[in-house]
Amino acid sequence: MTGPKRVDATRRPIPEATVARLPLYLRALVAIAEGGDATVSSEALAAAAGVTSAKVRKDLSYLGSYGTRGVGYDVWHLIHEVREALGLTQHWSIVIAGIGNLGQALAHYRGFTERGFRVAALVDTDPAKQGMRIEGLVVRPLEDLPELVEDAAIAIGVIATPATAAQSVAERMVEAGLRSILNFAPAVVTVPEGVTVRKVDLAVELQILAYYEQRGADDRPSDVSAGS
Amino acid sequence: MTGPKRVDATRRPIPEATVARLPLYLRALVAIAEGGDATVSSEALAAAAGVTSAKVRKDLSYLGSYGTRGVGYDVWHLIHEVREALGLTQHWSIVIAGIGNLGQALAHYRGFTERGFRVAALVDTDPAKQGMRIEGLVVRPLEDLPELVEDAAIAIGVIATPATAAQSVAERMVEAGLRSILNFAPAVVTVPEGVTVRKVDLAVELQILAYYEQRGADDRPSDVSAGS
DNA sequence: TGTTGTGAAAAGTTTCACAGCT
DNA sequence: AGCTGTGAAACTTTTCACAACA
Repeated sequence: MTGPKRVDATRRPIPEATVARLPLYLRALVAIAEGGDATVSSEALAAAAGVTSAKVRKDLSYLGSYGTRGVGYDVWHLIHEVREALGLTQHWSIVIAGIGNLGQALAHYRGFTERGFRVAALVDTDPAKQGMRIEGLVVRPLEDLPELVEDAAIAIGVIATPATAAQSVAERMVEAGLRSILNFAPAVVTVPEGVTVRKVDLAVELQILAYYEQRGADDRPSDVSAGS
Repeated sequence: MTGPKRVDATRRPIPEATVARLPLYLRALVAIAEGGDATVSSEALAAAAGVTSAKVRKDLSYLGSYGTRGVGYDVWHLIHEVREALGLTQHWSIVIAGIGNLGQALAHYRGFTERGFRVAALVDTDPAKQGMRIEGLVVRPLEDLPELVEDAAIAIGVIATPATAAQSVAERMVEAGLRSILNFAPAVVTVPEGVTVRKVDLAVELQILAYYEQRGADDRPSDVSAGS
């Protein structure tokens, strides 16, 4: 089969809204751990993650009861639990399709590596791009995808192509055995049951901001994040 | 004051979830218009935008009643209404702070221009970056922000710095008069009332995908988009 | 006839507030 | 005394289903 083994598919599911916040808690917890604190209250974690303390407590309760009343949460233990819940105890390999501006920036992005993802392959249909070396990786033709996925145990595909290519690239990814896709192309991609697509459209983010900018300060929600 | 005039702050507010989808409808509508169709049903628009038809109808009803029963929506009229609701009848100028990998990719990104945003300035604290020319723009020191915002009527700031710099850059942006910020840095930024921050953390998106990948096909929501 | 627009029901999410435990 | 964990209430969002109407 494809990619690393899937573990722990037995826990009861965590609400989507909570799943989308767990990475924020993880980021905050790592910063807190680096600051040297051994325990943290829901209040302090909430401040560090940019949410409310009630949310933190409710969200963490879905993982189990890992806090101590009167004291707070053990930072390292909680980091472990959150990483486990998110499936980050293993490292994941990703392939980036479309080595234009954005694809190249993603290939160079240190943040992925720092947080446990390995950019294991780069593909592009354009022969002019093929053979390019980025961060020690050679850009390969899209046709090589099945082989690359197999050899590097890749589990996640990232689409950074123009909109017109997105659907066909997604289909190739699914054929190659990928079940999780992050789509940066400004296009809807349709995939079979059992495949998860998450989409990020940079211009859409600006358009949403434009709405609140245009409306002025009236009903402005001060934090309009990206989630679910 | 700062940036283009704010118009139409008088309409009743549109639900956040709807605001986050309007750009998707706009994208789909433009594609449909290019395909030559003059009218579109909620069903067809839903398919093109990757949502359900009930959502389309409910969402569009917040803008007013622009459809014709038995027929559908006039594509061009609807494009106009959606653009107006989002405040996209005017063009918006943006400044990108942090000209590393991601900042450079964003500066080159054609998608912004195509959808009505103008990258009007680039800033970085690093003297080695200052003076660089990208797409005809010279990278300026962060200190020049107030002047740049004023001169180019910039309304939106984009943070593409490392996490450590994000908060201080956000503060400079607010001081310079910006009220809308898109934050790509993996850090929480705190801003005063009346300022809107929207955050996109690329590694967080992968972490969310990792959760669903790890869980396997059980409760996998096939579309887990980024929104609100 | 075909499709919108929308009340009403259902589902999901957030907030409240406090009992329960350390 | 302090902070978690959680039912219950409030709110938001989605879905349903159908009357209204071109």
